Amino acid sequence: MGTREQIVDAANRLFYQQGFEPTSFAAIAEAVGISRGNFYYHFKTKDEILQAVIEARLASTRKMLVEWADGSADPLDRVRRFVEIVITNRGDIESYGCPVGTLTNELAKLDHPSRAHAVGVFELFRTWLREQFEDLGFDAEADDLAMHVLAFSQGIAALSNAFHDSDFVYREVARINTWLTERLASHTSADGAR
Amino acid sequence: MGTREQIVDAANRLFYQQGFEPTSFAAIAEAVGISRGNFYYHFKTKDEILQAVIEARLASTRKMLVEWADGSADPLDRVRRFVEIVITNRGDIESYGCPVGTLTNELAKLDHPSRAHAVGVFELFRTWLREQFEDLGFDAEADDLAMHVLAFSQGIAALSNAFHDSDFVYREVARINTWLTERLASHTSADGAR
DNA sequence: GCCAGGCTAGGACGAATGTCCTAGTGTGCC
DNA sequence: GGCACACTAGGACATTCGTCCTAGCCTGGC
Repeated sequence: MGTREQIVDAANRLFYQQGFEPTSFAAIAEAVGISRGNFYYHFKTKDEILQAVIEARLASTRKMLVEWADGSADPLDRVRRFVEIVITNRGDIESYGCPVGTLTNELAKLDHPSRAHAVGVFELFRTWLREQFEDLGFDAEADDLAMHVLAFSQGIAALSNAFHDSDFVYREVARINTWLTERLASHTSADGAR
Repeated sequence: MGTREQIVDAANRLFYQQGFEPTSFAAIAEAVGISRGNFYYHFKTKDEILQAVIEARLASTRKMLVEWADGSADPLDRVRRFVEIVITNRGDIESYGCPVGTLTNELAKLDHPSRAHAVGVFELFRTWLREQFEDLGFDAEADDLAMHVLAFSQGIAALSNAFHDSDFVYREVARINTWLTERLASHTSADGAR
């Protein structure tokens, strides 16, 4: 892995664990094991690193969503796969929260130009989830449902991070899965009644 | 209002709008209109201000919850009163997110000693909500429901902040209100069936 | 074998940070 | 009137920040 990739990788991790603002050039350089001078050769400003990190997150998210789509033919299973990330990543979420939500909020508070760029990760999830609901037969409602599932995950992340409670995460996942089943059942029955 | 109160007030606002770490002593002093030297007379360290701000938030939250409790005799109305804050404060939430969630997460990332103190505000809401559900006849489930409502508000705040979408907030509030009604109806009917 | 150029190291720069000190002002009590 | 003390102003301090410069290394092409 080249130096540039190592820098982006370390910055990605540190931005998540410590936040963007509190993470210094020196901290990233030290994490990679290079000098600050070398650092400057690859990235001229801190904002450049941020953009590269966001770009990397966009790319890895796109890749993940494609894999999820390939992993199951059932759109409902795909949505459930998304829901599960709060369980899969519960350790990190308890320690640092959701990588997407916490970064976008920090950039919002900093009034940072790259805020909109960071929101792009949310948009990927939103669009992907909407497509799943569309595949399940929803039209105008699909985006609303996508946003609800997204909001669910953000709520879990925030409280899991605050209370360090894994049981709560499992309970809420069970709740949303029940909701998904019911929601789909009422939709298909309404569809059949047409 | 004394100087100390003005400092806490300005710090409270700036910590919310800019975050704790990026807000400097100088910025707070300038907002109040005093010198940094004067500042030091009232607060020796930045952590002291943070503690005072958290203390102020705890106090104002307690006061608000008592007022809500006094404002309505119906526990369900009280819960709805809580749910409404995402509408009442939607402007600030769109710009800066939830004051409680964003601070606790920032302190978590900073591994700050006051993190647990800040979580206290969440605990106030959680306890208060649990009591409302207990008044509605729930026992062991009351805390779970309280956490769900809390998670709902956090999810809304995160996405409202990311997408700047007021309509989404209204839709989700309608959704949770429907859920509350149904949840209560199924509970009382089950209760009557005992 | 050597030379060009991608890459690296280490330090310098001004600005800003949290912290601290000291001199001074005002007001209330004797 | 004078003294004590709560309060204020302004600057000094070391450190760290993002940024930038320059000197050197190392490898590939001729």
